[in-house]
Amino acid sequence: MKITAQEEYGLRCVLRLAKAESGAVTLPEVAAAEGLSVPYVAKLMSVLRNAGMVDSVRGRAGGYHLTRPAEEIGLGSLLLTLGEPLFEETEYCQKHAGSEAPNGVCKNHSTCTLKSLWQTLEHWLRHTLDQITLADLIQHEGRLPELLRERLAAAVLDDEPQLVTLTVK
Amino acid sequence: MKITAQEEYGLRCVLRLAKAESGAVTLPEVAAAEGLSVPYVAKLMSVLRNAGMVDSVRGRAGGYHLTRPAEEIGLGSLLLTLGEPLFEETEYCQKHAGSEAPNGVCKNHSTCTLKSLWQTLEHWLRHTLDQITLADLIQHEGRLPELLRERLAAAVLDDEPQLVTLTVK
DNA sequence: AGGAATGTGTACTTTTTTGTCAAGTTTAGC
DNA sequence: GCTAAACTTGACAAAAAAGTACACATTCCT
Repeated sequence: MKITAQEEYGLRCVLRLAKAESGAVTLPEVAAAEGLSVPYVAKLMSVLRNAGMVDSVRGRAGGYHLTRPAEEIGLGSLLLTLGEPLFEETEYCQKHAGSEAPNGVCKNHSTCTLKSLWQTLEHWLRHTLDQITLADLIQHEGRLPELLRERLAAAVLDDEPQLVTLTVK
Repeated sequence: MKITAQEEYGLRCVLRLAKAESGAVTLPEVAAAEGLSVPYVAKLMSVLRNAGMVDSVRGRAGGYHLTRPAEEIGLGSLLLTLGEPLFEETEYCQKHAGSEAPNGVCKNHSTCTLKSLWQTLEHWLRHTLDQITLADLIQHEGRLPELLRERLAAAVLDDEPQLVTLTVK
């Protein structure tokens, strides 16, 4: 449960695009700014491009730019496209059945308690991270911890309005 | 950013110990129950033992047991001992300095915005997960999602009492 | 046209993580 | 004491992730 290299560096590359208000940013520019190799940045951009997060322009005056404004890109979705979900939904019960569930029987079975845990955690984590946008990371550089706490707290309210009531003083 | 095999299986093994109210559980018992090989369970237990989460008794009537009651073992701490933190605090700025910080200069530098993000996220994630104990996982098997939401919401209150006020209806 | 600067895509090498193997140590029971 | 059942440890093999290499395609500029 750690941030993978692809998530970390991918996010950094996207932030470079977000900082360049308009106009395309080239692979060499991003690579130089982040201290990464050009081919590696190309690989990261390929992932982001296939996910529809960035667009590219080929040719001499080419480069990359975001497909949406930085204000609309939440960290939860972005990190999910760069990495993987907390656990693989498919095949989960087959793989972890254990001796008590030899036939792949799983529903409501005690062995699969953890599936509920991971599902809930996954949903909650992505939803909460989506409260923070790329624009936030750029604008509030100095006061990130404070901003984060506010947004995290707000996510609880947003997610379960009928269950809890939250008041920010 | 996904649950590692060691975290998943380690947690499952610990749950087996927690379910066996008193008395030791042997490696073969855990391995059979979870469908894992005995040597692999031994490796996982070794990690847990070195972290002080479980104790072992050698010899013919030996086995493993928890060092603390299941009610006192939070998921955040447990998963942290089984896996790794979200990011490595040490060497972080050296590795990710990029071209704008060639001399290792980092404090308050824009390139290190992400460090604040990961730190805050790490603290918040572990703290929140610690609201859920091993005993919770065993007792509330069927209604885990509801329990989780309550605990997650409560964590916000607990973490920042002066910032937010939370009311559970 | 042609060359230089750019992105695209596949295959490969290196590193890290997973999981196994095998030899050794401890202890209860006979 | 001896054996069987248990834990301990370090080295090893397999799989996945990270990062590189290289040949190729596209476009601008002259």
